[in-house]
Amino acid sequence: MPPRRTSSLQSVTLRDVAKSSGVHLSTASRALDPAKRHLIADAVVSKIVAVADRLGYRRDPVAASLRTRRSKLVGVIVPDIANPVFSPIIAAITETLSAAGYSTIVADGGQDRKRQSALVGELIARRVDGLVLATVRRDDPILKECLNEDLAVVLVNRTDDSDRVSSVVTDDNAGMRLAVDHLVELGHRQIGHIAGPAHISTGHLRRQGFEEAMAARGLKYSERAIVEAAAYEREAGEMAAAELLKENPKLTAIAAANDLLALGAYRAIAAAGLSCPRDISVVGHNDMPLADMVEPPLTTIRIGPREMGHDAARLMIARIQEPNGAVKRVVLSPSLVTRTSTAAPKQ
Amino acid sequence: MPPRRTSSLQSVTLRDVAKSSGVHLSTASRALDPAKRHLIADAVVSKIVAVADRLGYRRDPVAASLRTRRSKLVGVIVPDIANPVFSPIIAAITETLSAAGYSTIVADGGQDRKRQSALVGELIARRVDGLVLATVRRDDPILKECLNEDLAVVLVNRTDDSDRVSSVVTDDNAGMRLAVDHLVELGHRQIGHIAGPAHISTGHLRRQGFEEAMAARGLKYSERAIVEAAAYEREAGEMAAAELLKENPKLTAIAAANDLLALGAYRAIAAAGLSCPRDISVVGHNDMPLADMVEPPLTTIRIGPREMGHDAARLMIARIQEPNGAVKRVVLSPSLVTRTSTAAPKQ
DNA sequence: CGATTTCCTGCAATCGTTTGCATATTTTAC
DNA sequence: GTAAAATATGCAAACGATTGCAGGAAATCG
Repeated sequence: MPPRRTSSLQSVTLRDVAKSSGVHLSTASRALDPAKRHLIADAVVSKIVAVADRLGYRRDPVAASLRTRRSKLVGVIVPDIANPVFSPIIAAITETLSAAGYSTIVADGGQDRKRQSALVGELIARRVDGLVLATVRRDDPILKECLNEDLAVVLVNRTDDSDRVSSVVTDDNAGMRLAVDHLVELGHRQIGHIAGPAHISTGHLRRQGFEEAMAARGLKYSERAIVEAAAYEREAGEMAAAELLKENPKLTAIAAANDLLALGAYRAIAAAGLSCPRDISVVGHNDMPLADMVEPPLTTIRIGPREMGHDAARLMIARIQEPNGAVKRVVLSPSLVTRTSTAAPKQ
Repeated sequence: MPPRRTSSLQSVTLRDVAKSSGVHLSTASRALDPAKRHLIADAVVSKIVAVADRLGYRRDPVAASLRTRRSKLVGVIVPDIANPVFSPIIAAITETLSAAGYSTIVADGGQDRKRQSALVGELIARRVDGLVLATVRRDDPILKECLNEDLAVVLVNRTDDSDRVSSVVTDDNAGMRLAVDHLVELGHRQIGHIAGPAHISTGHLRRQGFEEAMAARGLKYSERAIVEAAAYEREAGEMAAAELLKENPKLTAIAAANDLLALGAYRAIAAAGLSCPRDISVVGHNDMPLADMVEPPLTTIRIGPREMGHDAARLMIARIQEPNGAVKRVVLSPSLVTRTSTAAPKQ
């Protein structure tokens, strides 16, 4: 087995394999492609395979990609890599995808639309086979861009209003109802809601869930019992909660659209000289990492991020393999996890 | 301006640009490459550029990559994407890299060496221009693999024992001294250490820092005052702390090699019927996201993850551009952030 | 004004695969 | 035993860029 080159142990190409096996390039190519292998006689296949791994051949994905226009690469765009909520989702996506032979390239989309758009363009240029978006707004121009280029798209965690594309989300509406029901059962009647941004599906649906749950319980609430936070951030939550407390003196509980918002509420409550859960109960949403370690440990709604990621990856693979299949929307059931940020109202 | 194809708005290639500008392919290529542009007459350049963006030309990175053997792609391997400590580092790396025209592909290396090795192989096959590793052990075979393939490597947060490759870390030793000094100044004398895994540089150096700081203060400590956690995880921290408390009844403070370990210690302390900081002070390390929101808010050592990421990216870019430049090791200064998990020992 | 040098631009090979088509070769059918 | 069908392989053209080399035009020089 003569080493191919005196230089470093770089690139043994298909040509080398073919030459060493005494067959044509194209035959080697086919023998090495599981999907084409049946075209070649078994004996020849096994010889080529043997030679290939004796030589340590590895297919060059770049060259292959140039020819086939697909890359075995999928892009994942999140609004904020540093946000712990997305970590397990990303992890699960890459896991499942990599098991199927895909590499993922995750990018931080940020808030800026132009940057997002540029990002998408760049990923498309790199021939990603698909894009999973965790950033999407309810009516998102980026999404149209993607669809114009007709590449596989799946939405995760957040969805858009049209039904043009596959997605996996939790039942946000139901999740919030769970939260409100929990509070009501503890005895709360004066409940406030820190809503997420209305242009994001989670914000919209959770608010809706809040309203429905209150109505179903026959509870009245004023307009001022709902304050929309500017963003899913702690500071925004703090501001919203402060306003809630000021405008609704009799409030005994707050249902927040998100854990970070809930943590912001903790601050506002302390700043108002109150205490959670003694004066105000708080329930969050998402059960993000460390939600159990804050003080008080946060009662929240678990959305199963890993399952979400796995499903998203599966949907993506399906879509890549069958670009014109039906769009699928999987919605997972959320569950309540009770910790100590909620308690019966005092009295 | 005739649209090139009746089909979708896909790929206008260099050929199209050349044809439309009435020049040769190669001329167009040069005109569009900032580094070669000077070879072409200014008038021609501007015509070509004009045509290029009238047609909406975008260079195909795949084709370019095939020819040039470089990809404008860099890989980032972390031990655990879901670990919040790495989030800001990753975010900072991608930011800086993307500003320089590089895309990043983030992969979760996990614990398994074979999987890591396969991952590296795959990234190399994809022609990444460089790899930043946050996973590395003090003596890591993966690293050798990378160096054999001679691609640019930079280590972040953790480093290896040899000086073969550029890295950016914090002064882990100094960080731990900061922590111990803080405890000593509060009046603690009986201090325990939850060490990180010894095969990781941070674990090793922080332990060393602990020992040096204690010695410098003239404090004695028994062997049993240091217990090594099996991994940087909460459960491991809990077990280690439990042992520490059992073996050292007079302990009044614990310096943990990492925030997650510190949080584990919280549990062990509560389980022992003690309270932090009243009975036992705890100081963590890293100041990871939400360290301020746990109870009690964690006194810890800030390592400047964003700066670390930025520097790593810069080092990477430098290395790619000058593969044989000197290896650089930047070490950042940690700082103490005081919260309420530390207090003077009760008498 | 002829000889050099400098400046531009074109030619064509190359990067490593994949794949439609054509050409053996073998098998099956009649 | 021959025609038809099936099977196995080779041929060569892509995919879309980059770049060493060479040659023509223009500029510089003596």
